[in-house]
Amino acid sequence: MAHVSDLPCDGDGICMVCKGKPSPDETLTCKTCATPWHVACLSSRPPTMADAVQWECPDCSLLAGAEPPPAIAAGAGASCDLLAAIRAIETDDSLTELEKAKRRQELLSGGARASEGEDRKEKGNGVLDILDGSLNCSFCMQLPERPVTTPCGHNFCLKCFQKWIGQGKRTCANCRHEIPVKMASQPRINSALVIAIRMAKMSKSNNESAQAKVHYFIHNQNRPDKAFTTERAKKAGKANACCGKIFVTVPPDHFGPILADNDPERNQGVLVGETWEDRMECRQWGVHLPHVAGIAGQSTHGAQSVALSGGYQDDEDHGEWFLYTGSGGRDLTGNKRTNKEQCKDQTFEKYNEALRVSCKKGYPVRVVRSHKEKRSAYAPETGVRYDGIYRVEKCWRKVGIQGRVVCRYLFVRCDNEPAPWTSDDHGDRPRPLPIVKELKGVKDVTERKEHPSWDYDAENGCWMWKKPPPKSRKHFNWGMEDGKGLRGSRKRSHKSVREKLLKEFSCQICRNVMNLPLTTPCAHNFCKDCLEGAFAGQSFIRQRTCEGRRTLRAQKNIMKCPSCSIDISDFLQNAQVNRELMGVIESLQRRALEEEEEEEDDDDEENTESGEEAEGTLNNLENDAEDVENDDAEDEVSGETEILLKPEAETEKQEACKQKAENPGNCISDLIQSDAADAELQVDVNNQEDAEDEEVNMAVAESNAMQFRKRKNCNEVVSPVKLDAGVATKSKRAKMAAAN
DNA sequence: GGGCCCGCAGGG
DNA sequence: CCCTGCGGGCCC
Repeated sequence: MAHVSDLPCDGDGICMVCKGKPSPDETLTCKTCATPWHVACLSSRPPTMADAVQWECPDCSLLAGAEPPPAIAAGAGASCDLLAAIRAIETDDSLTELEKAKRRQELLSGGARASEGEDRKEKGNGVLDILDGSLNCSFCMQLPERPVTTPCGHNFCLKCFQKWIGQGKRTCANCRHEIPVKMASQPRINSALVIAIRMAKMSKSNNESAQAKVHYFIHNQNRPDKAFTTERAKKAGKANACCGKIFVTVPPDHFGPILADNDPERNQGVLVGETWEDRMECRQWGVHLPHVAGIAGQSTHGAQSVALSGGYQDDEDHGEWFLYTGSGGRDLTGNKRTNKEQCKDQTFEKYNEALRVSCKKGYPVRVVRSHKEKRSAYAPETGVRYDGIYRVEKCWRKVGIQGRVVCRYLFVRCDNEPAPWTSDDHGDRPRPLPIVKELKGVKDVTERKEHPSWDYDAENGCWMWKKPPPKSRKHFNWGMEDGKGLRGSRKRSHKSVREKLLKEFSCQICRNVMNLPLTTPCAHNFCKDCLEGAFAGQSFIRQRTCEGRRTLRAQKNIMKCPSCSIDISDFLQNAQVNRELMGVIESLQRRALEEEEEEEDDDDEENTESGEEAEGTLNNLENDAEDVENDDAEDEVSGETEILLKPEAETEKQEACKQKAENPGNCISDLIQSDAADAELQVDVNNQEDAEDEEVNMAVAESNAMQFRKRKNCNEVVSPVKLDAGVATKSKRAKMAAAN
């Protein structure tokens, strides 16, 4: 086509052809996408002024052409719809130019509705003061929602980016550098930037309740992505390894499915059928946390998940329902840790009681099946698979196969997604309880008396919370190996900016706050010098050959991301600093400095009362947060958590929003009164709704899911375990040093 | 495939 | 702090 050599002005108004900065008179704005172009550098200019007003840029007129290149045919439908919608706005005489511009922007920024667009704008503007607007997505000119970072160091909203890709574009909208195929097909959220934006908002608002919200998105970023071995561990690999980073943002005692909101890594939540290599990896996705125990739960609270791994002979698996055996009753002392023989009767206590609580309350219980369950036809061939939500309908005690009393549980599936083994296109419907033969004459039968918390809603045609889910009783202190990583940090709330900087924006190589941050296509962040230096010194090219031999530089010029082992050699050749992230870091560093100066001033004024000051800060925090449980306060005082104060009201609101997002019609969230409408949450909900509406996003998510499953099922040649161990132990030592 | 051994993680 | 836990690696 004609104008392939034409280029618009970049985000700073610099013409990409002549590199000069044209004045407003010399620029022409596209009526469709509102991009500015330098008139002098256009190969074909509009002949008249009237044409100039109605001018359409080469990119848009190219797209409007009858035949899109075959490569982009799939995405073209969406982009044509978009163009049609923009044209409809342009030709709507009932709108003023201002309204047209606004609607057009809304459309391009992901279809947010007018009122919410305003909300978001207001919020955005507040933060822009400290970020100078440099962080804005070039498409929607707002702070990026779910930011993705190109290898050339530019940030966009995931949605805007996907829209761009959907239009067949394969170059950065900011600088026209090529976007790698992998990034185009599988963009990843830059979670450091997510946190950066939240922290920027937090430090800007300087508001304690805003601080309290932030922790929700902060988890154990400092852990490596994969399991790692400590110096203490005697065996290599995962036999005695610590688990890697937890990727989801649910609390450890979260009940029910893990939704997209809690999956900043992929924005899709954990889907039924997802398979992981082992229990460690399953744990990292928050589905089943204990890496040995079969039941996750607390006797006073309920059980959140179970694993079917063939550990007990009495288990009986029928797919949609199964009989599960409780834990305990084995002699595991000394070296009999894997003893399979029952030597004592099981009772309803500890984990067994937790499961009974879930039975009585009708809580949703996540179920994973392991390949180790050899007797079940429903177990996966390899690895550990998430099979969805079940409910415990009954439990009882009976004499087991080994002659000792065991606890028994009847699990029945109740998930909105079809089970991995069915060809149904829908999830479960309420079904009559199966007839369990062994129930005759057993003792201690417990059945649910009250209405279940998780139940089928006929009106919405799906399973959902009919009562509010149990409140989390945990803090989100993942990432601090001993829970004391930031001991004392709460004593001075404003010191947390500095600590967070170090915690969230440290380079995984040097462990310092990133200097010249680079974001890899796999969305990991390092100092430029560290990453380049690491490969110059070959310290990260230690890898294993196919025959299993460890070797240095086994494959020439293959450089792998120190965090996730993805090949980043291409990226490194032309890596660009993420200037926006750098801006945020610098701004936060300034903020931290300011606060530390303020703190020094405070100290001068009341230097004898530091202890009481700490108490005072805590009290304020507690007052700001509604419904904080007592144990929260205790932990706050002992300083064992970071900014982990999460108002339970917030949990409810979050849950409510998730609910609303899933079931817009009639849901429990309507029953929950939330005063002080939370614009941020609103935005989240809207985004989720948008995502559900958008075919493009759906297609990308689906392709991501498939890629993910594939990736999880193939064995990687290179094991980063050892490598990560070095990094991790280094950080541990640093932390210990800091604690001392 | 079974036994042994180890450390991690979480509940209480 | 102690105890328990349907892991994982390796040796036989």
